[in-house]
Amino acid sequence: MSTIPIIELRNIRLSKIESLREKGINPYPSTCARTHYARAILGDYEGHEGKTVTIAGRLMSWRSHGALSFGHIQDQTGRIQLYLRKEELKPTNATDGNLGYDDLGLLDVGDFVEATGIVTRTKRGEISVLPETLRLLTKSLRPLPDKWAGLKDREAVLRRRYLDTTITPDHKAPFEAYSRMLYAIRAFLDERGFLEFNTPVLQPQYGGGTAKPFITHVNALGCDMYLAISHELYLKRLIAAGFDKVYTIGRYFRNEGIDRSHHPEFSMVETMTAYENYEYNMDLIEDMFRHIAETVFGKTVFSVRGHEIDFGKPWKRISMSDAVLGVTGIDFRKSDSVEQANAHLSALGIKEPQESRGLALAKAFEVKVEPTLINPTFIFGHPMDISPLAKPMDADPDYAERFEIFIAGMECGDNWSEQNDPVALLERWKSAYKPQDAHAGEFHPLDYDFVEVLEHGIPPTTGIGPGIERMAMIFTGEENIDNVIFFPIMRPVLSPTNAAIYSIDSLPGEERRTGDVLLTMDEFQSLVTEGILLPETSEITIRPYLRIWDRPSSKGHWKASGHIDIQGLLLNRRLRIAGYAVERSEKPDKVEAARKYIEHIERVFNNLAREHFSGCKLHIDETVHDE
RNA sequence: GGGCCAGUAACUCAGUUGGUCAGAGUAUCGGUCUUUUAAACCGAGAGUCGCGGGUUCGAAUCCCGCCUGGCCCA
Repeated sequence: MSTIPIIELRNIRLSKIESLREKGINPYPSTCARTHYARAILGDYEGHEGKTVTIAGRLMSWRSHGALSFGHIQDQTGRIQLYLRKEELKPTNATDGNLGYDDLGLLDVGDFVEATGIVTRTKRGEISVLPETLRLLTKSLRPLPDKWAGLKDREAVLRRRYLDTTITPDHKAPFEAYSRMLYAIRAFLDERGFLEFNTPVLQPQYGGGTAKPFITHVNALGCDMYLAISHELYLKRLIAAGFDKVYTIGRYFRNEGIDRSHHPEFSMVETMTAYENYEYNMDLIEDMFRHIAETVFGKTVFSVRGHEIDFGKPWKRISMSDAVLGVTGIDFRKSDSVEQANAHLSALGIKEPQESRGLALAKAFEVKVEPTLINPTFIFGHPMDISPLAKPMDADPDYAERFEIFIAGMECGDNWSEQNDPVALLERWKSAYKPQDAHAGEFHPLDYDFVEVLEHGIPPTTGIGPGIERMAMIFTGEENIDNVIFFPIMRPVLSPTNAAIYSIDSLPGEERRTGDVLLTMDEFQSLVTEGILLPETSEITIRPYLRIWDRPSSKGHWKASGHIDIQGLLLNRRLRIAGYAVERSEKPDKVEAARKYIEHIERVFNNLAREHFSGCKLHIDETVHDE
């Protein structure tokens, strides 16, 4: 008898599996003979009445009334009732895997089942299937959450979304929409002659944006690499390679903050089009939004953060300088110096002086204009200071052929005519790049390989990169990015229940995540003696590990080495004392070596405990584990 | 990074002037029942009150630290 209820529930279900196997029923068969989805039957009763159908799905409810039982089967399309009559259901039959009426107790809510029978209505009028045979497809071991209350605990929803979408299928909608959006984007770009490429996620340089990267290591090459913060430099290489219209639906990784609109791992559809400039892209992205709205959602008017927005109408196009002028009455183009620009900022109540006129304009825009951009708006003509990869405008080289999209006050994409002058790019790059800023996400290091690509030449090129999660949030009305990312990033946790069920005390790799503390015995003893390492719990557990090497060293010595793990001195961290080693001229006897090791450990720790761990229970694990 | 909030049975939740406060419903187990609709009825089992300290005669409740998550701000 366990003290944890779910273990008892689980054990009951495990015993049902045993009973099934004894009857010759496989609780996990591989085949299913479904002929109909629930929606097909529910949507056309007259067309199915009296006909034999086979349905399959998860058993969501169960009501038994002696020789009658009712349940609901849920498949991807809906829930349909099972109406079981003892006299109609064929008996248990191992050959076909059928479950008879007397064995229905072996089923539980949450199991996957298949039922074959005629479509009928019950006396109360509910469309039902009256099974002639019933097969178990998958036995579940754990109970579903209460289907009426649903999963309310936000953490539970995020960690086990599959339960939430099972008991509340409506919650699948944003994710289905996301999936259809991906298809719509591909169809839209395909229609316009774009080719989709997979560009590297593991990149030797991180470039194409400003963000803090994730660093990883490629064992086979013996070098560190970065997870992509952007894919654009690779798309440009494809342009150099002779493809004129390319795109990737890429995974992006930015090692920065997490909030309701930012996630470390996200997606963008990034395009590159040769022989066009940024004006082409304004049309492209406007059309893309409209296409998604119409084909995925069947409408153009959406409610976004409380604002009604019509993607059917042409989007407003205005330069950043004009937008700031319009809202504040100040024309930053007329400020001749940084000082003057900062004075303008100050007059607007912005007390953060900027390093250049361009940055001042951008700041004024961000603070004063951005929140006012409700209807879809293109803001173009960014200061070159903040647009290192963009091409300057012919008319005024201080401003870039670049535009951003704002919808309901949210930035929804950043786009420009690509700088393809290698000398200008190199210069700008060098002047903007400060090595100390690199890993702070201010600016990425020089990518000389890419400069070389430009020296070979790429045609005039322009790209767009709208974030797909942001798009999904706009279209679905979700205000939290976690509601369009099915598996949001979470700190891993081990529940006490799972620890008990699986007989584990930590998750794989946990010592890496929490940070092992590794000490030599000498370091350990002095830290304890000096009172720096103190017990943090009332019980300290010592677990010794010993390895006897099965081959002598090159010098002919047989070696035994060991370490000791200590729990209770550091909270949530494993303290490991390493460096125990003995050498012998003959192979040590395993039992003997372990005995001496334990004696050694007991001597040391009993002394330490007497002096420094008073009031604390010391537990030395006398089983010596293999290292 | 700062502030605020939350964590009680598998799920949803009650329960704080500190003292029958270990509770309910669902779910589970046993029983009755041939048309239920969150079936009903009878009976039973089930909890590390997030974790660890502290205060106290006594802590789910008060204090401190930590873990996990959420919201707001930067």
